[in-house]
Amino acid sequence: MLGIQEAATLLGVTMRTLRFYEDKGLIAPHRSGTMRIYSRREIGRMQLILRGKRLGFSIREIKEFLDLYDVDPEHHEQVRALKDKVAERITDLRKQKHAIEQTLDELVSIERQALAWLDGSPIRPVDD
DNA sequence: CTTCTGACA
DNA sequence: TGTCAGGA
Repeated sequence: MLGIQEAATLLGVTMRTLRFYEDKGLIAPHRSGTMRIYSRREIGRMQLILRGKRLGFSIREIKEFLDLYDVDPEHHEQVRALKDKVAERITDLRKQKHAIEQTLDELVSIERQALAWLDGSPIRPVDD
């Protein structure tokens, strides 16, 4: 059982972050009076939350997944839901990747034109 | 001195 | 999320 400061340090986040996720309903630490107590469960859930965040999932998506973790002890729906979300995420990232590559090609093209112009022009636009 | 809630940036 | 206020 850890206090908020200890839990935050262990997880590599701030106390604010822990309170924030609690506010969003992703974790529900026990209370010792008004003080929050973080048990193994909250720590574990937080690690899953942080990983989900790293992978680009929204707090809502992470919450939905976590909620299933409680309702279905054997984790059947979870795996299926997770599979769909992951596939969705992969599709989304590939789409973004494509967009980035397109933008990159365009920028490189402009760069080439600019360099060509500088090489072929007797007088350059700026004097550096 | 640490934590809590709520508000604002 | 950071930070500050005002209490406990």
